[in-house]
Amino acid sequence: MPEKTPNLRVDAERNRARVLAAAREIFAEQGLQAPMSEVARRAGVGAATMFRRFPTKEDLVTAVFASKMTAYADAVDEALNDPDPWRGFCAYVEKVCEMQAADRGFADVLTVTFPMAKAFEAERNRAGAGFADLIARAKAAGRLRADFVHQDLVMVLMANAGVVSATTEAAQDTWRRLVAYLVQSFAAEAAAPLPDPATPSQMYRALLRLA
Amino acid sequence: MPEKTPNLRVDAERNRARVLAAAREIFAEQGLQAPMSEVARRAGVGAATMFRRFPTKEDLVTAVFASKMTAYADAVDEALNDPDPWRGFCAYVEKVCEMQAADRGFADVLTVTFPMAKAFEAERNRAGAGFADLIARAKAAGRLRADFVHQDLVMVLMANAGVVSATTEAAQDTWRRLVAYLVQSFAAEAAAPLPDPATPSQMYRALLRLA
DNA sequence: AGGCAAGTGGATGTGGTCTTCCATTTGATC
DNA sequence: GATCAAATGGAAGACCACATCCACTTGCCT
Repeated sequence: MPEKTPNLRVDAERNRARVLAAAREIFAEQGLQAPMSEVARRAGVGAATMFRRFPTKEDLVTAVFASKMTAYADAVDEALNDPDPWRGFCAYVEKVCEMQAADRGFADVLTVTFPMAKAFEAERNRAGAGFADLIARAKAAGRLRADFVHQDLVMVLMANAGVVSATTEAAQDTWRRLVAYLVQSFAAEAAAPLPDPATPSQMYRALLRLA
Repeated sequence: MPEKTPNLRVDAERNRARVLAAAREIFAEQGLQAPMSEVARRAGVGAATMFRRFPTKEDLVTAVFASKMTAYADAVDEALNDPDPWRGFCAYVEKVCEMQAADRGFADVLTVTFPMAKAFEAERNRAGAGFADLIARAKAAGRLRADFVHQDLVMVLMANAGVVSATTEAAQDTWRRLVAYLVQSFAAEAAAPLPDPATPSQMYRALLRLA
């Protein structure tokens, strides 16, 4: 599917694609703090070319991760299709954490970062709505503990981002163990009391915190 | 207890103390990425004064957190004194995470950062040895799951650092809920299989990763 | 009190980032 | 092919970080 880029000269379109591809690689490897100059270098274009297409770094980041945000929101639909709600729930949590582990930039997008929030708000809300559904079904099936809340997923993403970003050099699979521990504690059987969660709006504000 | 600072003019000693105090505050609030200039400003001294006492930022960080590293290692002794090994174990994990939550800079020191590793290695090892003991006792008491390993604490610290650093603006107590979930999944009762942990040396390398 | 090494703050240097400017080149249209 | 707006790359601007220099001040010792 060729992305919507109206009326662009073919060389410009080609360079735009190169920049996007280079940025995808570099953000995935290094996270969002990777320098723009390195993106331009790997794309084989000058800085001006890159900035003409993506006037700010934020624009580039938004363009790079738009499709991943869609995939992120789609993942919840896939989970909802699982006939076993609990298995769907677990698979979704693992899937999302795996996306973070596979792409440091995406982990940043989901947690650590920016007022790109607005650009991604729609997909985030779509994912949130689906996840609420998933929670309800898993609870109804008696497998998810009753005091689990929507905000707990955000918490998981933050925690996972911490592990992922600390284990880029070594111990890269540690996140799997973290998620396994957490998922086990989300099961209904082991439900000892918990501290109260933050309110959804508090959690939302935490996500908006600027870099 | 006046810190060991040999042969320093009284005004110099006073300024040194001011810099340390300012740095303690600022690192606690903002983490280690806080600019040195702000430390100097809050201390009410010029940049040269600060850099004369602490030639590099790393030196300042080391000086600021030396006592906290000691407290960190002492906490494990306290936990070992608890007659109930499981309660001691849980209290220790919570205590350490609370230290991270109370001081963003300390959270960075324990996870995200630097070759200050060397300066803090002794205390880290002391804490590590005590924690190994704590693990053994809690397992012997049948309360800690058998497949819990030493590296899991490092994992908890990384995860907690992620939550703490994402919730400085809002939802500041979210870490408590994370820790509660994790501790419940560390209990022997709920022990479903887990992915293998990283080796200790892999985890150590992950901790050394430079900024 | 006086001499002087130690201490001081602000200006400056160095290096890194994101972003813009501009002289030149290149693709699309007639 | 000729024309010209679009596109280009590299240099330069603006900013912010850590660290250093230097002319001036200040505590200390006799």
